[in-house]
Amino acid sequence: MQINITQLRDSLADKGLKVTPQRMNILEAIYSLNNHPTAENIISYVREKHPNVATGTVYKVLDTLVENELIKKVKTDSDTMRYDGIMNHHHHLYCTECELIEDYVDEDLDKILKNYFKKKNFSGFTVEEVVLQIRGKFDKC
Amino acid sequence: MQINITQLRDSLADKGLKVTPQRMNILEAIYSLNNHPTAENIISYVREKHPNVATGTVYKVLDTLVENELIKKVKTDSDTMRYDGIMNHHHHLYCTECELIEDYVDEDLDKILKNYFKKKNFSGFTVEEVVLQIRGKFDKC
DNA sequence: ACCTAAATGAGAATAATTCTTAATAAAGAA
DNA sequence: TTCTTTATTAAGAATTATTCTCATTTAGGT
Repeated sequence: MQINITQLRDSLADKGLKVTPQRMNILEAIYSLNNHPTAENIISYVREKHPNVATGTVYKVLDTLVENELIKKVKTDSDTMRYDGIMNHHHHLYCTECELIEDYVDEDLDKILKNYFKKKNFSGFTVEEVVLQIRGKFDKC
Repeated sequence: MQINITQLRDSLADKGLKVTPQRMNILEAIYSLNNHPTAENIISYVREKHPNVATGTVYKVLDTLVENELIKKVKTDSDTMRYDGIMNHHHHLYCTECELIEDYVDEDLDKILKNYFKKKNFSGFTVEEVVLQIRGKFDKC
């Protein structure tokens, strides 16, 4: 990731959030850990350098970051929540064999979907966002 | 739901599963409770008539039913798993205001997506199923 | 009716997350 | 810079959803 300290700091400040070391570390962890880390993954990473960060703090900070649209939550079939630092609209590839979740960006597809739903015009429901869960198998699995 | 006892019994037997009252009750609960009940919802429903069904049994039966493709798990953004008795391929409308998840069946859309992904031909990944999470707002909310 | 493997009940155990409270620290004001 | 206010954090207890263990029961074939 080519995110630097100043950018992290600004992304917090721009949302009117206090810039604390914990928040900085957690943001950095999410950008450094590739592929949708769990809270657990993030806690381990942060504790390598800052062993006394409390579990509750990490969860609280993650919630705050999600609320302020600095990161996203990703739900999986298992029971643990995972987090995603990429805020551009994207879909997810779920492998049925392994735990890997890969991001999938496809603007053409998004255009097609947007058109489709515009034409469709649900009665009683306004579409805001469409995210695809693409299930399948990586060849290597 | 227009599912009768005999149909429930057969759906279990066809999969080679023993037909137990617990399994029958749980299946019936899922079909009767509209809109993607949680395990909790199912437990309450079943216990109205059969107060001594164990929590663990319900979870075990739900797993068995999912494994045998008699029901599906539905992922939500919150931390509780929900279940779905409709096995035809379908998508979900998620309301950002309320807890309701509505099924959405659209064969035209499925055709479009199928074609799109056939042409696209990911390298290194074989698509098996595409499910849309359609987020938005019901007008009534 | 009998046998055997599979299913269940009861409740303890675990895992992930949330809550509580006192102590600490960030950011603006003086 | 120092002070003040208020949000944030550490620590660990509490909660919630789910899984596990094991003794007992039961479905379904014989």
